[in-house]
Amino acid sequence: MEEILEKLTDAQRRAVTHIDGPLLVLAGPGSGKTRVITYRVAYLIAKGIPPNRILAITFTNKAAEEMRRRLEAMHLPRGSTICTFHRLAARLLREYAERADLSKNFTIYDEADQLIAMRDALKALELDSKNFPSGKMLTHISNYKNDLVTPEQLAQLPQDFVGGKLVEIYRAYQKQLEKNNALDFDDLLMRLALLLRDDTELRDRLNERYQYVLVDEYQDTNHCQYQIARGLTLNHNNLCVTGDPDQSIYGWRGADIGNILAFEEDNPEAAGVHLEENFRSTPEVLNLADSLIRHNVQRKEKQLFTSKLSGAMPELAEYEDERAEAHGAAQYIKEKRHEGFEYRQMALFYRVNSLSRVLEEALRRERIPYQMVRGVEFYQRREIKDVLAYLRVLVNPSDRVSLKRIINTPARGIGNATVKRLFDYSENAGKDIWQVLAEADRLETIGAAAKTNVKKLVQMIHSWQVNTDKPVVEIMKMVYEQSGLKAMLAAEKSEDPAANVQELINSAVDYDSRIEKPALDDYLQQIALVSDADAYDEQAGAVSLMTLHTAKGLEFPVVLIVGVEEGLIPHARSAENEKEIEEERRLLFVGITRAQKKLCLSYASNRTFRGTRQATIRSTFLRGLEGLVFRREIEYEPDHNLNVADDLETGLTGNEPLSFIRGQLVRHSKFGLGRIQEAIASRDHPRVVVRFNAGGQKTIELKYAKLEKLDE
DNA sequence: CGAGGACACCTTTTT
DNA sequence: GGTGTCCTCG
Ligand SMILES: Nc1ncnc2c1ncn2[C@@H]1O[C@H](COP(=O)(O)OP(=O)(O)OP(=O)(O)O)[C@@H](O)[C@H]1O
Repeated sequence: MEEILEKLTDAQRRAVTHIDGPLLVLAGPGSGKTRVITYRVAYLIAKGIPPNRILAITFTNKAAEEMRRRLEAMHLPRGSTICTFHRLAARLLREYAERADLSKNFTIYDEADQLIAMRDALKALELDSKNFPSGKMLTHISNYKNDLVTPEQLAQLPQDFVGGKLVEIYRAYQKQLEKNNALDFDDLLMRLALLLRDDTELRDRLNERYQYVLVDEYQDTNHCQYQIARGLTLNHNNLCVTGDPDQSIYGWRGADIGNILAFEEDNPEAAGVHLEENFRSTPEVLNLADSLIRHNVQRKEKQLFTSKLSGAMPELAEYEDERAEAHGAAQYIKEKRHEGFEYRQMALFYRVNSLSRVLEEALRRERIPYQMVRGVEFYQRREIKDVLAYLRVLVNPSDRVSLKRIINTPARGIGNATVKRLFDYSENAGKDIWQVLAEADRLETIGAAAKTNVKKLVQMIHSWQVNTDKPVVEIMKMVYEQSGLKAMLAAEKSEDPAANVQELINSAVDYDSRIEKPALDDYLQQIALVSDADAYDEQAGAVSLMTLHTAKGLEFPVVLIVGVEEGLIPHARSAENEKEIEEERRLLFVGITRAQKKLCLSYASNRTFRGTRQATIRSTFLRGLEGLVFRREIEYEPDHNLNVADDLETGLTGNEPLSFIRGQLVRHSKFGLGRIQEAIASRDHPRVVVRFNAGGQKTIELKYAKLEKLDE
């Protein structure tokens, strides 16, 4: 117990030792909020509270894992529930499926599945996907769900034409999910919140089970999540939340700083603790961060000091374009490596994922090891989704989205026309799709070959279904091999897909050994809820690349933030109003405050975006930043106007690009006079970028276009 | 039936 | 640069 409290400041200790009643910890970055949550759990256990009566909610699975690891290091008994809101919801909804009016084997739909379900819903309503784009519809519905608005409630509200349609779409979409025995991410939260609201007996029981509830990163909870936290603690009010309003970056998915106000209103007796010492960053980094966040009008000022020693000034670097920026980032990393930092201590952040590509290329070129912190991406790959779709069908035969995916993957002679006929028939006759498949023999519209193929598939699936209580790996391997997927991937040109499936199989081995009661349905639900940050491996010995959003909660001695430009941060699509811009500013704030020692921001004067190169403007956020110094002259390669494309592995054989130097006056047959901006040597596509006098900048393929060099 | 090509459309951030 | 959709051809 002493040991626990020893490592805390007075303020932290006050928060940790506060046992009963609501507690609100509001504090700036690096002040130890997460530590308070972890130590508070430890303290409660040390005080004799049974571990399984404690529930701690984290923002990512990775954070949960980390917290569990720390508690274990303190040699405390295990058994506390530490997970994300989504994981908790999935678990409780499974446990209390009947009361929630669900079947236990529900599938959790990811974004791609949701899109398909939405398209099906729109088709059923005979709505044109042009006027009602699926993605946008899903965003609206997601917002409603996060606010706990059901289709019925929505219908009560006065609606214009589009609004009225939205009610219908919301209903139809839910009907699709229901038919598939599926829940989307928001459903998980909403169903649990509603269950806690309506089923008072269960609520009491869960209040009993979770005597103490703690929520980290509270500033990014949405209404629905708050209702869950509140519902779980209604009887005892032992709810402790920590957060930083300046780090709220998920407003776009319903997170509401208003929840902090709600917490105070709902718990007027709540104790409040402020933590004012930052244990992470140098004063230089903190000053910079403060000079940025000060510009937000809608905010309460907070004190934050550090006793860390003064360090290097944060730097700002300007580059000609994104390639130069990526190269500069690689140089910066090498420089820090020389100064003695390890690769794993460095991170590169960007606003949008698309910026990572050029960075990866540069790092590869410089042989710098890196890891992409993007856990979800893996599970979105075609070959992975294929394998998982088979497993999903085994667990939840109603999942037609998955069934449609696998019915002819690999191709087994059940073509699109057949599939459509089968599903249409099931729809129109009101018969279960499996019944239709079983009776396909008798359907006149189905070709003879297709009939046998359907029969074979159904038999195969049945043969697997009796085996679903085996370890997950075994089922996975069996399905992968017997379905023909393995053969299909083996025949492909690229070996990556097969290797990816192998990785999936390995992760299943890991799952089977890690979990007490491994089960296929549980495995699938776990996988559906991975977060991007989960891919972060602190031991990897590699530089970490991730979005600013993913960086939340992490810390690195060396941090680089690239693309600090108008349109990127603040993002063009988040610049509608001051509120959005303030969130963008917070996002940059989060990025900056991840840095412990060294920080470098950069921007490129030109950036190629969807194929066209455009001049950029540096971010307005850079204005009024204090204590940022220009990075000293960037060492360009001697031939800095020569970029090397990927396909060029050996020496330069192409004659053309090299003969063009920057600033050379040229004439193009169609676009007229212009000047070379950049020359790109490449085996297959030697090209130059020309800024034409008539306006505009174009990339000219030297293979196809004749450029005439002119003397001045 | 199915493979492959042409074309449009969208890519901000994520559980 | 990816993906869904429509078309053609074998
Ligand atoms: N009392 C303390 N003594 C020494 N180090 C501490 C103390 N409290 C926190 N730290 C360290 O400070 C760093 C930041 O702590 P933590 O991640 O808990 O802060 P946070 O407030 O959750 O940060 P953020 O909100 O920026 O994610 C961690 O490395 C942590 O170990």
